[in-house]
Amino acid sequence: MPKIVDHELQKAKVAEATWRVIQKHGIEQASVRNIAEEAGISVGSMRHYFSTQSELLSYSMKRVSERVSQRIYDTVFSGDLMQDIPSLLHEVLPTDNEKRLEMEVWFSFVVKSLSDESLRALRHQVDDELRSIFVQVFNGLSENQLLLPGLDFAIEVERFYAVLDGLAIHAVMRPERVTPEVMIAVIKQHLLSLCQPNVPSMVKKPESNAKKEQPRDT
Amino acid sequence: MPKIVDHELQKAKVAEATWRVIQKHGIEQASVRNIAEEAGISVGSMRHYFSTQSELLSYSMKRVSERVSQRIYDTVFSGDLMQDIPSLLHEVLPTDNEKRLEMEVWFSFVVKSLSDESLRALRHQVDDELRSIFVQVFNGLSENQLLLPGLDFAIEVERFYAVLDGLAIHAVMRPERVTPEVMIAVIKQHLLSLCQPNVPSMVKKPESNAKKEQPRDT
DNA sequence: TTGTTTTTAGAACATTTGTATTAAAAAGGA
DNA sequence: TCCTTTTTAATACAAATGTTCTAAAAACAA
Repeated sequence: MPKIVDHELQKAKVAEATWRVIQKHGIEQASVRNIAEEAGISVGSMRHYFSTQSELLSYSMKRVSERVSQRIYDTVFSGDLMQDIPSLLHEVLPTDNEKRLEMEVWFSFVVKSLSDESLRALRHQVDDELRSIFVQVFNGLSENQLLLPGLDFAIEVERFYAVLDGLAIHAVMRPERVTPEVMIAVIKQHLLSLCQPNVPSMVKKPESNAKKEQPRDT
Repeated sequence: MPKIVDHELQKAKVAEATWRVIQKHGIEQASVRNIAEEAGISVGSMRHYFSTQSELLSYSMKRVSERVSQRIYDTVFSGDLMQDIPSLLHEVLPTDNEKRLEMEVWFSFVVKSLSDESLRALRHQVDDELRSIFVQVFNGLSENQLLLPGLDFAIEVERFYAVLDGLAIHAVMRPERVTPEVMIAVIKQHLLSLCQPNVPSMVKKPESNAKKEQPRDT
């Protein structure tokens, strides 16, 4: 009998409109009216999907985190850690416009979560998930006996994680300087610096011209 | 003839009230009324020092950056780079409550600057200054022949700078995990990893009990 | 004390905010 | 076609916003 509308689809549409408003005008301008206008619907209509503004913002933040999680999940692995770790982190870092938009919006939510209790839990959860990646990274490196001896795992996890988020912030703030190439180079250099020399899958000093790895022709 | 009031002192008082409002309730709540109330003056009075809200926020942001600059300037150096570099970064990182308050406020301004043109220049300036510290760090390490050979300066500057800001973010977000001790340990480990082994002023594996360096009595 | 100027306080303004309410429009089953 | 329910749109309202304006208060010089 009733008009059938895909609720989840509408909510997603509104969430993405929220992202655009935040990116263009800041989270201070993320009012229900501005978001409704950006989404192309009326405020009364939007209220059928989000009964309060707080709900709307929480959902929009959650959608950002889900997009990141999805990207991590979709990453395909080769089995070679020295290649897979940069690939994975490439998916988390703002290495293209879409991911940079997400990152800008994410930082807006993160800062807001410092004074907004309703956003704090999600921030902590994402933080924990991201950090656990590095725990797994070191477990993997350790199991494959790639790591330099004598490293303090707890400290190294924090250090690698700090490199990631520091790069992310700098890429958002200074995209012209911290390009995708710079980010990947930093990640690879950091990874290399943690490992024993002469790891087979990674050449320590590649010649600057040829880019192809393992140039063994048949 | 007139009532004499120290303008700069009043402006500073208002700026600090702005910080407190931002830290307690978020930058969205940094309205002229809320700030005036926090500063203990009326909005009409505040208007004698800041004719617009934009001016007020710009000034408050500038004051934060000046506090950080001052701390950098005040740092006393021993002449031993392996000791001075951590000391310097200790002054930039949120290693106590006062600095953490500043950092939270700074991040609020930084995120706002993404969509507020009037704050962008200052953000870029501070970013340049902070980054230049690491250029100097590598110049210093290089001149003293402490660096490992074959390092790519441009990449290493970005990497060390990323460690700093990543730590700062994580300390603000998770102070219970990223404590001052963790931050300093990460910084020292990063510095050590860049340097040749057996640097005289830093012991690679200090015994866990004795903390005093160079225990030469008399 | 008197006079002059700055500082202060508070009210006033139009605009924007989140939320509530109301009625019209839409869509599918009878 | 008509009926039922959801979805949509528009208005209404109190509260908060940035800014302006006016007059009182304060402080120093005469």
